[in-house]
Amino acid sequence: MESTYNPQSIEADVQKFWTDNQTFRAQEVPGKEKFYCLSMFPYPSGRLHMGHVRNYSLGDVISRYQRMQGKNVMQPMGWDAFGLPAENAAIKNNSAPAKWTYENIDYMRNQLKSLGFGYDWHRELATCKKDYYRWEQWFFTKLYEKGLVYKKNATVNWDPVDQTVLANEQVIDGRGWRSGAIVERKEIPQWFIKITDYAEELLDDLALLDGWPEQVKTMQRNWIGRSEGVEMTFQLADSDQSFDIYTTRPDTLMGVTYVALAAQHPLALAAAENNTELANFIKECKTNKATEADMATMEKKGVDTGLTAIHPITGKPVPVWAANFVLMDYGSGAVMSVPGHDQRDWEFAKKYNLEIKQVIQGSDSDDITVAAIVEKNILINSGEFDGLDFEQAFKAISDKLVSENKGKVTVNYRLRDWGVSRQRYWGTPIPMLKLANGESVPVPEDQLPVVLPEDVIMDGVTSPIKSNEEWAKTTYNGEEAFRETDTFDTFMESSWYYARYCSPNDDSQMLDPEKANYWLPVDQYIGGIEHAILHLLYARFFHKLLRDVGLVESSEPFKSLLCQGMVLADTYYREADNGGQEWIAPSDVIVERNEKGQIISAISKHDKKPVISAGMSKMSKSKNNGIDPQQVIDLYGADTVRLFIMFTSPPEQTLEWSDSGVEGAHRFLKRVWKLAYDFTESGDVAPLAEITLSSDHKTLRREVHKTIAKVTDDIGRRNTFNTAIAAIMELMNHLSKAPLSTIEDRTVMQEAVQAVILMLTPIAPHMCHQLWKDIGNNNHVEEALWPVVDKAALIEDEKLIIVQVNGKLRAKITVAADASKEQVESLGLSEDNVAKFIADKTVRKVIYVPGKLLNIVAN
RNA sequence: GCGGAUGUGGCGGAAUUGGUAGACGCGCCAGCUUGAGGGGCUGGUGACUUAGGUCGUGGGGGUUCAAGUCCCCCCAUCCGCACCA
Repeated sequence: MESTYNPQSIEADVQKFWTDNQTFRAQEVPGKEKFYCLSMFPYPSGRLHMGHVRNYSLGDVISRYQRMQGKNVMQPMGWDAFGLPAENAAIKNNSAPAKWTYENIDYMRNQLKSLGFGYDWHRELATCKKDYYRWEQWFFTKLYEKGLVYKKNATVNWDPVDQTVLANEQVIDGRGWRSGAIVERKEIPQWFIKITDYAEELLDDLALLDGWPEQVKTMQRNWIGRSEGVEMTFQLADSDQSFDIYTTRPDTLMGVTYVALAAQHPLALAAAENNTELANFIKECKTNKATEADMATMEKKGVDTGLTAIHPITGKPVPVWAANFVLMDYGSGAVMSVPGHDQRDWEFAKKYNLEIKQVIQGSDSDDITVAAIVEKNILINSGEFDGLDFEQAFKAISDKLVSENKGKVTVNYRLRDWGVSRQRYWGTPIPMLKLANGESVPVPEDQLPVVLPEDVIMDGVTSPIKSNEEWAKTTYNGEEAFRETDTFDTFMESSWYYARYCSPNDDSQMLDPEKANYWLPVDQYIGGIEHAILHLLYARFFHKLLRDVGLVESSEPFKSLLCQGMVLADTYYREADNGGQEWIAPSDVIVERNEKGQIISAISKHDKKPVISAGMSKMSKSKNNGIDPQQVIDLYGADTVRLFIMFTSPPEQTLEWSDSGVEGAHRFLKRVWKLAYDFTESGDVAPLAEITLSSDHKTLRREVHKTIAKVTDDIGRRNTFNTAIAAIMELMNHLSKAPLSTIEDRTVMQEAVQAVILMLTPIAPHMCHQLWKDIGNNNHVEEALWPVVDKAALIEDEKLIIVQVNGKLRAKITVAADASKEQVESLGLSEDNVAKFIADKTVRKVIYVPGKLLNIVAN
């Protein structure tokens, strides 16, 4: 074998071996345990970034580990290929989104291959191809037939200059990113899918997801937001009109001192016709951004509509206000306000001098003139309901409303139906037709797919399928009809791709149920925490829809979930002449340290002048701190990059890029190579059973098998790859000091070297493929199984006991593994340093944790 | 604002069930090696110290024989908030 590690040539050869042998092609094998490992597919933005490399390294390590457990592993890869950046790039480059997308896919596919990921490339898919999205269109028409699709008006960000709809990220400080015009809220008709019909199941089935992080389940639970409350009707005074509100605190109903309507509420709009102040307020509200965060943090404002509502129980008049924090899209667009017991209502009431009435008892420190009392407690000032607690009041008040036909008890969800319409070009055309009579119908099955033209020119403002009037024209039953020119939210494509991978080339159906049921659910899903709510909720929803159409049998798509953290890098800048910041790439900076290793200065490589360190932040173009994976691969090889990424942080935490850390990872691989090389050069070995081992040999074997046990647990159960690698490094530190002179030395070393190579195979698969061959194995490492712990090798005859006095470490003693508490105690007490600390004290208690610790309590 | 997380040496992190805080790696320090490519090897490295020890896991309090770990309060940073993916 070669005496030095040369990753570049090894990696190219091994990758060719995998391709030639179709090593990672996955097929259904009845009776063999399957393992479907899925990493979130990338948006083909141009080049892989470190976040991708981290995500896919995790997936590949898990896949290869499971393969070594003897499982039938499927690991596919594809492209989340529709989306806004393609349109922007097309405008910038005077090209078409399709061309840009396909070129990016070709480049990035090669990058993935150069990282050595074991994907089954026969299953590759791209969501922008009609072979894929045709089935999404078909499925949508099925959902329409099932009554799960409807159209309603919904708010969008409207750029009045460009006459176009903007995404939230295209609205910067309330203005359109290109035109600079103040963005307005506009209501337009859009398609919705009734995810709320599945709210209860989506919530309940979280209990089935043992393999999901608790935090993600909690976030989904909160997002779905189940609440039990009362829906009631408020009548307007001197009118036959009314409006509904929903509350989870009916116990505070007697404390209602006003009600608030959304600015867009029909009653508010009607009242504005002869109320200029109100009309102006409604106009002003149109320029508010519609996001929940903006809604919650903006200054609460309102205007009296002049209307009066009748309190449903007391019959007394309450003023009706219009308020900017009530959303028409949420619930009924109206809320009852109890300033005494809701902080937001309290602040609003203070600001506009509205009555604040206390109807719930507070504690001694509570003062209604200082803040709302939000805790649940006994009712006061509530007439017939005085003295009731929350539950009793909930029941009494709701019973009364029900009996008078003014309300009902309901379960409500925060979750809203999924608006899937987008006013953009680069997406799946929504398969609906508009007939001459204004009616909407789904595109008939024999006319699917509705194909998105790819050879287009982007003018930067209007979608090409909207500006080309001919595109929409079609016929329905011989009559003229117009196609929908909106496209789907790209979350639609990413909601079912995991299922399509099971039969990616089937052109007769969306999924092949037999194959889908073999592979699904996904055993391990890996992706960014930023998808914890939306993507994962939509995919779970889609899976239930697929089930209810009869395409899959399971109820949940992803059995286990791993959410990896972001990748950060150092950021440096200089004050630019214009007062802004000029960001300097970390690769152009030299850092100087003092003798404690602390950073004392940072200078530019080019002009040797100081730069300012801004700490670690997420790799991004704007901070100029992205590290191109390709450059690192070219320098050290893919195995080093993979090792560094897996070693340097646990998967869920942020990962801080460090050039010297990468060098350290490379150094470790070189040491493994050298150990294997020294072993192959050292001489003969014998079968382990036929030799007699010294106590040093036994100790070394114990280290080897303890490491196998730890690494197996760390990778297989804990997903803590960093500690698994640390354990292998620790073992390597022992092995590189072990002798190779006798046949016994070499026999023990052979077992150790084999174990190290096998344990590193999922992480550094190229190097391990080569080493496995070089140390004399006849099979390929891809066929090898994970090493097995020899329990006999783990047995220890002595244990180290920590001796504490009053919880403080005073001695360490070694005792026989089967020593009794009394023996350990007397040994511990006889230690000089222990005796010293209890000399003038009385021993009150001795605590013994068998095999670990002795704590002597004395005073 | 709401929801979720994180905080441990100079740095990344380890400590899995309440039981030796700092494994492993980086950096730094010292020594050895004519050392051919982003060198190799050996040792040291939390702070303070009267060299016995004492202190030390974002801050403050508590429970316990024993707390990084459990409980309460506070601070800072990060992620998500429905049209970025």
